[in-house]
Amino acid sequence: MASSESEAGQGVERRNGPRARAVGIAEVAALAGVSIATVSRALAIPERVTPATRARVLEAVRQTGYTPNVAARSLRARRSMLVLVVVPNIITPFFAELLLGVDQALSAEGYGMLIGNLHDRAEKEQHLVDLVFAGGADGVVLLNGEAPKAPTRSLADSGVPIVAVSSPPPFAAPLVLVRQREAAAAVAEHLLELGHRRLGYVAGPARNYIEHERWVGFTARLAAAGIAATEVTRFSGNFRVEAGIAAGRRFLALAAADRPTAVFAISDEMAVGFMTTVRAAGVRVPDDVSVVGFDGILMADYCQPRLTTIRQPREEMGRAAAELLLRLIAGEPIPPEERVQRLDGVLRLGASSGPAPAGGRR
Amino acid sequence: MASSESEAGQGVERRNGPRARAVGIAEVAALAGVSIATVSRALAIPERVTPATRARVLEAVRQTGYTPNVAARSLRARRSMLVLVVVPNIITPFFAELLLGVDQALSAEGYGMLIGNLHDRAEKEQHLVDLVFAGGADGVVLLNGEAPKAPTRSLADSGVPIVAVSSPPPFAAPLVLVRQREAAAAVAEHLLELGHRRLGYVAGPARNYIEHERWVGFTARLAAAGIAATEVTRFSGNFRVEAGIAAGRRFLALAAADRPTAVFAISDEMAVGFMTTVRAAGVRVPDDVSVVGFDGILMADYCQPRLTTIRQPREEMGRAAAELLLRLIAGEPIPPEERVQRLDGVLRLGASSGPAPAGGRR
DNA sequence: CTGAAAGCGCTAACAA
DNA sequence: TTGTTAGCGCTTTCAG
Repeated sequence: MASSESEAGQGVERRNGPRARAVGIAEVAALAGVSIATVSRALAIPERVTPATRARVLEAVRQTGYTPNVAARSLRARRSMLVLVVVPNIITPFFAELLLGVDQALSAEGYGMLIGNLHDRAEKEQHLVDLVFAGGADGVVLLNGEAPKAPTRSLADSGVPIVAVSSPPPFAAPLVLVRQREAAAAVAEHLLELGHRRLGYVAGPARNYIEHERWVGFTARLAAAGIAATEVTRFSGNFRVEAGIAAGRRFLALAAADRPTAVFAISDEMAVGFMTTVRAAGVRVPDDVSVVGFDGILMADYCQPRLTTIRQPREEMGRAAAELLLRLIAGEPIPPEERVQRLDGVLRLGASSGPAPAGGRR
Repeated sequence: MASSESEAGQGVERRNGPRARAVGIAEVAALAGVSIATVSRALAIPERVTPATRARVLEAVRQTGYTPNVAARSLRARRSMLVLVVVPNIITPFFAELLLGVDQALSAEGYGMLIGNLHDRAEKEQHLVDLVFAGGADGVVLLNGEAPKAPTRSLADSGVPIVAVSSPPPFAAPLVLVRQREAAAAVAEHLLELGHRRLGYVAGPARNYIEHERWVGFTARLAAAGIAATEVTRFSGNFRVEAGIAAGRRFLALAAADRPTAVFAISDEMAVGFMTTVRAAGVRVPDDVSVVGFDGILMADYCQPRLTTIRQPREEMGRAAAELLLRLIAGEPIPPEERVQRLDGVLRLGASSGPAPAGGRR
């Protein structure tokens, strides 16, 4: 096969500096024999020009390949038609579908999606805040409520609409969230029904809103069944696979009699890491220990055994947030009851959870 | 716990229309007692103003919270400081790390990352092309070589630098790619060493560049061992999990004696789908059939058994592409030999591949 | 070293 | 309906 090398030679080497000259509105106007204002109108408010004029303009546009310059338009109209989406960490599988939902809603309205990845803190965050203050985005979506910080000012003061997803940011903002407590309670319910009484919990980062909500929901339901939160074996974590693996190791280090018979990991990644680790050491899932995750990511369906988890409606969350944001951008007042939108997570049974082992009750 | 409802009330309802007034350069100039030109210079070319002036300006900037407006700057400078990254499908796990690499390189140079998701063709693609022609991006990264199409014009004619990743787009462009053939040959090599002679292949879409390269590399190595391409059992596919599942079903439908003893799925997602499906039917992996994937996504590490696969250096690919693009944007001439950059995929042994079963040789 | 002034390309008054 | 004109906020000659 011919090497693809040959396909890679650009015919023309690009010259220094800015773009090749683009056709401007003046060129179109000249060709159509009208003023530039008419061209602008023919394009923006077609009903305000004669059909004949419009036709001439459109034809000229077609011939010249004219596309209105976005910078000029933004400057004039004072809006960028861009939305900044702040992601705590772009490589977490959980966020991809969220972005899909956001993207769908945005592009349906002609908005572009700018990604702000918080991966490496400090200057990056400052930069994102500056961008917004500079008019670089008409609105902001904060995933998992993570708001970029700048030493001197808050995003909230930019005057740009902000919508948060999953957890409240450090300032007031409309919110799309999942009923975390109810979902976590459903996990507890499920495990209790299976007869588990000795439970484990792989946590999220300390002081994390989501972590807190799930813990509260989980333990509240357990309490109702007479199991105190202090009886739950807590493994620290941070949502990532590695944390699940570490939790698995700590589980294995426990005397068999002290091991929980069921473990709720508050992210699928951790659940899978946990499960993989303990299984590798010969612990059977779910016979020896049941495992339940949270999120419903793709991997949950294809690990062994298939993970019991809470499915969060990610695409819908993203879409809801973006739609809310677009209304805000349009200046539409949002009634108070719509400022917080709640969606449900649903328990999806897999094969990783099963009845408590015979000796499971203490 | 108090409901988070209370956190969601924006203190002030946003007014209709454009943003709240932002501080402009004039305000800073007035406060500093200099002309706007001086403010501009103090910020852009600090060494061309007196230290004293600079200090006064900076102080005024600090006090006012001034941030130069990006639209005005773009208009004047004729560059947007934005790069458009075109993704065939944002929810494919494979792309996340690629985006991470791209993002790192871009933000290191102060560029923003605009995501163009091709998910739902037609108008969307047109829109992306228009955006670029409108000066909305200073460069474009095409992941998997997927170029958005517009009925009348090609991205390539926009005059904006373009770099493709993984496969060549329909026009000439600098390219970052992985040595697909060598990697696929390494898979063949690995399976041959294990004694497999009856092989299966879960393909990508017809006429797909990557599919083609992997097939060629795979079968070339087999041919060298005396196995004709026609002897390989081919399952159609499209990179997605579902295709792997379908392939698994077709595998199961084969008489045991006709089943390949090893299957190479050209994506991890398909490999996992395949593996999950055949295992569910009692086929042992790798005892009855070895499975090898391609990509090295997170899921490959946590499925059962751990997948043997080719790890593509995704983050590096993304970074390399973005860096190449930035050089192009800067007007730097790229020597011909750098217009195609090749990286290596590396075979990562898992537990999904093993010796051919005793009766495996024909 | 600093200021005045001319636009970048477009839209939106305001006139005609 | 269409044209003229004044900026949007900034950078950058060109003078001073």
